[in-house]
Amino acid sequence: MDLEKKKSEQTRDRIYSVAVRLFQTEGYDETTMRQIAAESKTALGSTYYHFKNKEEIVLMFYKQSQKDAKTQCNKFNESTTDFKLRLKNILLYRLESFSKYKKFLSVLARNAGDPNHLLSPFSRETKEIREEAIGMIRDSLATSKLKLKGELLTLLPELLWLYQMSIVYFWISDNSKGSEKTKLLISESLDLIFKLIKISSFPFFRNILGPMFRIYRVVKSI
Amino acid sequence: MDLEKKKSEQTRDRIYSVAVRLFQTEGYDETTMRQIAAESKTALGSTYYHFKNKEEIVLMFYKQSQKDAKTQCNKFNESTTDFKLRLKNILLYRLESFSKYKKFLSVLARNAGDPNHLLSPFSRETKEIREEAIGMIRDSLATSKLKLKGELLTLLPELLWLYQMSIVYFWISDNSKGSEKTKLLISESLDLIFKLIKISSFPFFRNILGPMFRIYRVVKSI
DNA sequence: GTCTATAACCGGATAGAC
DNA sequence: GTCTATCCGGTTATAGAC
Repeated sequence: MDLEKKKSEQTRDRIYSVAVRLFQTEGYDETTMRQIAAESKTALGSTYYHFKNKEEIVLMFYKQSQKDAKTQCNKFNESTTDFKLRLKNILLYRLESFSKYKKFLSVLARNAGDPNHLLSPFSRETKEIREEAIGMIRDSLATSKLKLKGELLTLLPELLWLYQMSIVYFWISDNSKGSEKTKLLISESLDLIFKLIKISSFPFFRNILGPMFRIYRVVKSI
Repeated sequence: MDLEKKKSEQTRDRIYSVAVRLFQTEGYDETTMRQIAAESKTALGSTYYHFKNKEEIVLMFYKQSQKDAKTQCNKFNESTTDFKLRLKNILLYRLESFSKYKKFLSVLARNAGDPNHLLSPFSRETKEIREEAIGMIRDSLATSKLKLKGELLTLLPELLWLYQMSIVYFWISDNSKGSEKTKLLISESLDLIFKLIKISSFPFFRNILGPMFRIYRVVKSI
């Protein structure tokens, strides 16, 4: 039974690697299920036995990415308790590990905005991955030397996850050499974020932060 | 020749009305081109002669909406020079005129985030419509009694267009009765926006607004 | 439970005759 | 401009082998 299971997993993995390679080299739309089946020496029916549909192959890619990110993040966090550095590491590692799959990911980005789409980062199907990613940021913050309290402490991790998604999304369309524009965006925006965090406790800022949180809660409530 | 042209336009209009009706009643995905062809008493090939593809029918819907919005906006602006009221009118009219097509629009929203998609509000194909919509806001601001200067005056219209898109997008997923959540969001966010505009000229705010504008320019540059 | 082979369905899109 | 026939690829169905 264990051997049986292994065999099945091998087939699944074989289909998966072939698919991801083809997605990147040929393009996601251009890669047909028939082609994936052929190149992984599996019958079309078999491919559908292992993956409910084409998109589920991509879901496996997401899961794998998040798993890798977590491992790397934990390791990096041992090196510093500076939250800004930790956050920057999370961003840069994401981009670095995605860089091989840019073509592929740019096609997937088209579904980002639709919470009902399987592959959207806001979908029910990606909820687990999303929560892991947010949790990773939350841990990085909690064990850092940056001490926050109140609503900001609660909401910041998910806001920063949103921020991270925006950076990835920007990067996907960024064709500047060496992704220099993305790097500029990251450094400028990180500076701004930490400046805002710093002044967020100032009294005159409560008049602004309060309404902002209220709006965010309304948005989240749907 | 003129009669010939009219005939063609009639066919096009017939296909269009049938399509939009079906999109709303049956759903966009559920409505097939074959069905549109059949119900408008046109052959499938003919339908494709008038509309390059299914999405181009939707593009016509966008154009029509923006045209209506402009007419209504111009009329409303005669009644007041208060920019906040004018902006609120733009938002509310959009939602009111869209309310009939909510089901249909919710499916379209899935492509919102992909600038390469024909139907995205950020696409090349929708550029003309987008610029009309921004121009409408720009005019409403320029002829209002709110006097701004510098970068804020230049950028505010497109930022508010983005804001408007977010509201529409939120509304699409808002199933609260009477869209009360959207209305709450609008009033809260409008208050915040105008509060921010007011304090934007304060000296301590330049330290924040400057970086924000810089970031926005980087984002726009891709 | 894992896999193959093959045919068929469905709907967007196109070709080409009239 | 209009029509019919056809392609194409995601997906499903079926029947059977190990």
